[in-house]
Amino acid sequence: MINENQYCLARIKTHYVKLSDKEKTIADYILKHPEEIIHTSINQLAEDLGMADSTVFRFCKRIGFKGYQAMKIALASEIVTPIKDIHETINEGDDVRTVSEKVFQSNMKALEDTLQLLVGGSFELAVKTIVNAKRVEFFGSGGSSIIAMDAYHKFIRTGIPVFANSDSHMQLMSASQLGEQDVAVLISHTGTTKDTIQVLGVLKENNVKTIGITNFAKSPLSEEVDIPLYTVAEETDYRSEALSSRIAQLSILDSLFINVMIAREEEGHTSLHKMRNAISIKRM
Amino acid sequence: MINENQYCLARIKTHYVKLSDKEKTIADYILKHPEEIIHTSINQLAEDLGMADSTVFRFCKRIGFKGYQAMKIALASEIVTPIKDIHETINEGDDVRTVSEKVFQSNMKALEDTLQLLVGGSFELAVKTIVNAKRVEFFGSGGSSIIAMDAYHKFIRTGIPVFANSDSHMQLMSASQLGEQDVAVLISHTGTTKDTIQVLGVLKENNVKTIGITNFAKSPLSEEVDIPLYTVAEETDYRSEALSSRIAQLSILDSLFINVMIAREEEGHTSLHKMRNAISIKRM
DNA sequence: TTATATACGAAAAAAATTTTCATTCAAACA
DNA sequence: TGTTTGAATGAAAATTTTTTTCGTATATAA
Repeated sequence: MINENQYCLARIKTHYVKLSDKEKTIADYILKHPEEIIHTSINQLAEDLGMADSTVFRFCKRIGFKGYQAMKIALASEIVTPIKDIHETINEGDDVRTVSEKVFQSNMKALEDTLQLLVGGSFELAVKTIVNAKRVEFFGSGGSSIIAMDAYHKFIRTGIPVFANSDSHMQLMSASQLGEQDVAVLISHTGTTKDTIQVLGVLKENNVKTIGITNFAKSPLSEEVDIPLYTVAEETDYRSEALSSRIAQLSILDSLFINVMIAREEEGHTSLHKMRNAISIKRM
Repeated sequence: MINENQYCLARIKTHYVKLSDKEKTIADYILKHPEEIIHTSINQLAEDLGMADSTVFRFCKRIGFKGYQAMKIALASEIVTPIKDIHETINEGDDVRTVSEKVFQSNMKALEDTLQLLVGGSFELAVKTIVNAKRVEFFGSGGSSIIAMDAYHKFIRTGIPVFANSDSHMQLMSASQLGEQDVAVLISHTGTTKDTIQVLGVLKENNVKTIGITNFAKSPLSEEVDIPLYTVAEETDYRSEALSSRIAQLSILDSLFINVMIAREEEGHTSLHKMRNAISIKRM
């Protein structure tokens, strides 16, 4: 009726507050077992939940579908295991093409999962914190120093004073110069890199606001940082999670960058025109 | 009956030869307009095709579904436009969450598209070339030098002598030292970066084998390099293609790396055990 | 307290799906 | 050639599922 399109789960969440008790029961069930609904009739579902078919039907209408069928179809479109077979390990007989597909899919999966976690987390706070920073500095060691340098290249265009250095001694020195109004972004896949943890220590002494990007929630970095952000990358045989994790880190930083740009425009720091120009530059 | 799972379209194709005329008509129709079926009843479909419901029903059974419903659901799961609305531009009213989603989706799309192009192209040759190289060097300038450094970090673990330097003078010097048996990988998003083109000139003089990674087929870099590889990233308002392009570059290099590792194992350079260890290392 | 609205289920109605059965047609066979 | 067999198909019946209608209960506001 109102609308035919996708996004069943999102729609349920949106309408959740407006639902009656019984309807909330239905909503909970669907959110919990969306895959099952797909192969269940309205009778069955109503019976399982101990209510009348019509109650379920009204629920479908309420969240904006033409009926139960329409909801089922939308759900089916939505559920489909996001990117399939991705997690498959690379096997010995695989040809170049197959290996490439698996590598790419693994990277895509990392992005998908990371995004999922990002939107629920403290990402928004991270954006605000950076927008209000007097100065932002990126820290990373080893492979992560490359990500830090990349972030520097991006953020230099926000107009916020930014800095990054791949030398660990310089990093320590630089960290000791930061203050309360500054923000440090620390990148470490494992969250245990000694050099970076050491930098974190200096930063905390100086009350610098800290944002961490890591793959592991239970790590020194993510536990001690003010705002932890997480990548989600899984390891498989013949494929280090570290590879995908870099893609996810990069994307988090992309996202931070664009959001900061937009936020700054809204605060009137820059005109829309200049902003677009800055973002859309071809060469980075 | 036989099976409940996905892959409706594939299944239709598989069974195609065994189908009767009427059934072929149905198959053709579904393959042509899968999205429509989703919102069509079996009656409707039968009528549209000028046949009986039961014929359509039997078709569903024949290709392995429990019935029409089941087929519809499978189709719905399958159709869902791979990653949707991705290309949507970022709008002024978008909140942090929406912007983040768009950024990530844009990156995922870049990977998807890049992979598509990769498998048809000269990627396999690139892998072979690197495997047989005496020495591999990565070149990039500006933002791309970061990608080159990243590649260096990865490939150092292949055991092949690799090198990368972000200073353009050093790059020129280094390029002049390479010879016929060496391979140079040049990275430039636009394919027009002056420094990198200059390096390419030196390399060609020395008959060094060259692999280029760029977003544009009509660019000095991709036209003059021995083996061009392409990223696919589209620009939108408020979102430079350069951002996504880096993710794609990184993934191409990931893929090259893993493939090279595997190829070398097959050539007996390293044991499977050592190889896995090398790839699976947590910290990069 | 009464009126009104909302939530819900029961049952009826409608629609869609699935099954059954009869017919046609063509190939196989006597 | 006539008959049999079996696959393909459609018509109609049976069944299941979905949707609508309507009545009751409960809560809320006047």
